[in-house]
Amino acid sequence: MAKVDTSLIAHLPLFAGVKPEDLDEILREARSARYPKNTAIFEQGADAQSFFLLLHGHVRAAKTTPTGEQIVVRYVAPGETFGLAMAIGAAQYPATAMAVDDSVALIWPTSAWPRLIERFPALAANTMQTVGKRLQESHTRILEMSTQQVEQRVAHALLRLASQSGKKRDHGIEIDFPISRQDIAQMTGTTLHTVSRILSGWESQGLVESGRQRIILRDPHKIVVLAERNPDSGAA
Amino acid sequence: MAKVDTSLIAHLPLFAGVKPEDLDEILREARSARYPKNTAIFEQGADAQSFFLLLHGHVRAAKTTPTGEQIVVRYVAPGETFGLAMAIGAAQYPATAMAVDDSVALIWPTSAWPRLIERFPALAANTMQTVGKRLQESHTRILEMSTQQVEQRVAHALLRLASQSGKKRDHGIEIDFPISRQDIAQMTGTTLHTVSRILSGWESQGLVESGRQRIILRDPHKIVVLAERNPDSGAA
DNA sequence: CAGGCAGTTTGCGATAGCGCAAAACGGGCC
DNA sequence: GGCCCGTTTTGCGCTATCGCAAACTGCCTG
Repeated sequence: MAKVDTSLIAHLPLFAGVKPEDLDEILREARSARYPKNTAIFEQGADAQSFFLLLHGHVRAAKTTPTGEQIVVRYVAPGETFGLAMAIGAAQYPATAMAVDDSVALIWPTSAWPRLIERFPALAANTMQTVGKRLQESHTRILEMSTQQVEQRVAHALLRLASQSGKKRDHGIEIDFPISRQDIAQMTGTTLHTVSRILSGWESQGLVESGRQRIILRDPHKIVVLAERNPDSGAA
Repeated sequence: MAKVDTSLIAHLPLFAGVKPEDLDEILREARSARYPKNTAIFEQGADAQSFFLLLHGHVRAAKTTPTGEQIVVRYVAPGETFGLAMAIGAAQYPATAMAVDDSVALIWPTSAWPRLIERFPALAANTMQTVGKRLQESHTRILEMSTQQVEQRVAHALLRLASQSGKKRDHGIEIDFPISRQDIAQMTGTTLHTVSRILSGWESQGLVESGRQRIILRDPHKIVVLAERNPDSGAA
């Protein structure tokens, strides 16, 4: 059994509606594993043998085209599940998962899923909610890519990262894991060059402070304004 | 009870694993309704009071930005469910559904869902698969929007429409419901002008034949080639 | 049968963002 | 402490695509 204090994870969305005393039984089926920074957890196209609950660290889920281009599907924060391929009826993982920081996850074998949801229907319901939320986020992302220009999309992406994985600093919010310009480009459908130019511009206006794989939002409010500004209602 | 022959819908994905004799009980909770062409079935933001199974016709699900721009989330074909907001834990519909052709749908009240899935767990499992598939499709769409240029995206969109709702014609495949250039633009993240130019070009090459809200793929194979061609490996 | 209208086509700039290339930078490793 | 490599910055031309405007067309309506 995984050596994890049940009290620390009982409140997670995945376990909503599960009796605390049942949690043990669920965790008994899991093991935990450590993934050092920059190691792959699973590869796109590989058989989905496990599903995961991230305990510590951060995981990047990315999808690759036949020609090698990548997009970042999402960043997984602690407390979130990932690798749910089997729950949605996929035999293979549709994306690659990589630890972007030293990470720890609970791992259940795919084969345990049918038994678990039969015994604890709340798990199925919670997972449905999670998948549904991700679907809506995807649609929002498509909407943004269709209607906004790059600067706005980058602003939205940073704000989301900040609210999901932001760490309060003296002045502003720092994104709590290493993230490159390239990564942000792959989240917003642009190129690292364009992201670099945008961040440079923001930096000179004091909106952000950034460096090697590191971004601090110095003035989140102004970034919100940027994110929402209608392109042609720009400053005089 | 809805006057629908159970034998006609028993094979639908939604009912996979449901005993034919149970189908009656499920249908007893539903009513059916007719939606004339161009009528709204529900509006984005409205309380999700029902969920739907399309029997005949075609339905367009679209999302609108605060500034009024729209994207087409998907076209619903007969046999597919839509308006599943409640299944994924959303109290309001995240998009607007409109009949693009005279349509008929089965309608269940949202309130029936918990009882139905308790009594027929296969419904929940099937819906999970459906939602999961849509999530993957969304990710594919994001990938395309990020990595392909407009012409390729339009090619992919038409091929998908053709395989989902294509009707065989003497020469080629006709998309079986009225769809405008604007609609295609909203599916691919471009403008109706650009779509019009692209289709004009294809028409002069004999790849498609099209008119007012009507598109026939005359040479699907060549369109597949266009869809997959790497932009810089273009013809000499 | 004549309008009228929604949908479509097309021309013509304007430009946001790309792509290439090269230089600067910063950190970690030996 | 110095070197090496991955990341970032920036210049510069290029072009795919947009945006506006105007003309056109086929349908449906009265």
